[in-house]
Amino acid sequence: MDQSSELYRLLAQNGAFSLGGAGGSCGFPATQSMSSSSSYYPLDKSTTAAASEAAVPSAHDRALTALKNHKEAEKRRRERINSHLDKLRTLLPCNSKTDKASLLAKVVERVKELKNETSEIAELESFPSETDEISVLSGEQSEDGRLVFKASLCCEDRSDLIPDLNDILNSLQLKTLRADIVTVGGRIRNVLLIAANDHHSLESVHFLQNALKSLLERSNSSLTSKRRRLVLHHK
Amino acid sequence: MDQSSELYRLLAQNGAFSLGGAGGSCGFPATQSMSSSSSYYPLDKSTTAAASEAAVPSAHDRALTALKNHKEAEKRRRERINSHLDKLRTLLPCNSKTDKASLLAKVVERVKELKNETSEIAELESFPSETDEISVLSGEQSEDGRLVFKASLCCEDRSDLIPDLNDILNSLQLKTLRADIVTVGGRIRNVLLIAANDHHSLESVHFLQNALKSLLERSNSSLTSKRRRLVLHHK
DNA sequence: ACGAACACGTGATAC
DNA sequence: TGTATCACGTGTTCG
Repeated sequence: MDQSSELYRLLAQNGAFSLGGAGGSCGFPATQSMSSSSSYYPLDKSTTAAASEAAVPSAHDRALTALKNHKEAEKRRRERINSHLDKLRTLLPCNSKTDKASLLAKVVERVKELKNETSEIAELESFPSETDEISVLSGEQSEDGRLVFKASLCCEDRSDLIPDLNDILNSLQLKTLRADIVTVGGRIRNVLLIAANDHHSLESVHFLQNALKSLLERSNSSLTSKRRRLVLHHK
Repeated sequence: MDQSSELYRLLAQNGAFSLGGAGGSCGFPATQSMSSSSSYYPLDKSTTAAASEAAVPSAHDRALTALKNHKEAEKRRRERINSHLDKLRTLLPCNSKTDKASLLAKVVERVKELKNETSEIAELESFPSETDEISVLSGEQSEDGRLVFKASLCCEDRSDLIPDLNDILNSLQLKTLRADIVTVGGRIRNVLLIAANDHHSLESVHFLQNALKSLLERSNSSLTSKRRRLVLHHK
């Protein structure tokens, strides 16, 4: 407690470190400091710099170096943190003069986006399965007030599948926020991010599920009509 | 400069703020403070608290409130930054005891990932164009020492396209880090993230481009052989 | 002058 | 013990 401040004054006297101003003019009046320090350390030997050739380090010297190490370590820590912040500044759409706080706010937003998209990325990285699959996950997150959920359909590909799917969604007044469509080797998987409006209940989810099921059964009866251009709401 | 320290001692005397310890025991000996302060402020009126009913604020009081505001503002700033850091702690795979520096290091990694994936996401959100297209972007970023670049192929879909593409990449000893495949209405677009090994020059990029071109021409001659299962290196 | 943002040195604390 | 981190108050600079 008192020891550090005592050392602080000692350091100022030695001029070993820059602390804004030098010595007594920096705001810490060193008056009476020596007398009080002698009361703190009765076994005082070398208050006047030289301790006779690196002999037993006095309590003053040990604490002095400790304080010095502490100071430098703290500086290193600050530099480490700030270097990371600088890296983030280069990675994000912002100049090098943005605040730490605002920068971190933007970082939070970015990472949130990432959290949403990585799950979708993971789905995209796997190819459509060989087995027919339907899944309608009633959305846990109700963003912006309205219900948002995710529907997935994996089946044999056909050119009219997407238009039919679109018709279903339109008839249910469901809006497609995102559509990730992956087809390979004749198989197709659609992962749809769907938004319901206000007068939609959970019943609509079951409606959609049944509609998808019938769509999947219809998909096995091969009626290859002429290709139509896809029209999907895009966000 | 000197004024603040002077105020510091004044505050300590008033006991208005907690500063570790109270008064003279906190490391700043208040000896002789009043005498020196009077020399700093000759127009001193109200060193003893009450300044006669909110009258003209003395220089002491004004600087005192300034210091108080400063202190509180700095605290708010710290809290703002730390709250953002806490948010990041919840968003990232780490407990609430991870260092600021390590946390920020992880954040940097995450945001780097995001930077790579968002561009690909943007490509995925648009559907394959009606016109045939080839693009081989020689990678600007050489991460991990080896060259990484992006190839895109958009053409009419056919079941053997992907295996043929894979054969080309294998013959050129190119490794596919990522393959984003989108097909809709008979059109297909492949966006490939490709890694070259050490003994690859920029010549390989032109090789690949020519190979893709021939692949695209071959695609128009409709030879629908039996469907083969896709085998692509996945990261 | 005034607030906002920064780096710094320090005391406290955990391992 | 020494060696990390953290919060705090302060001095300083910039709009």
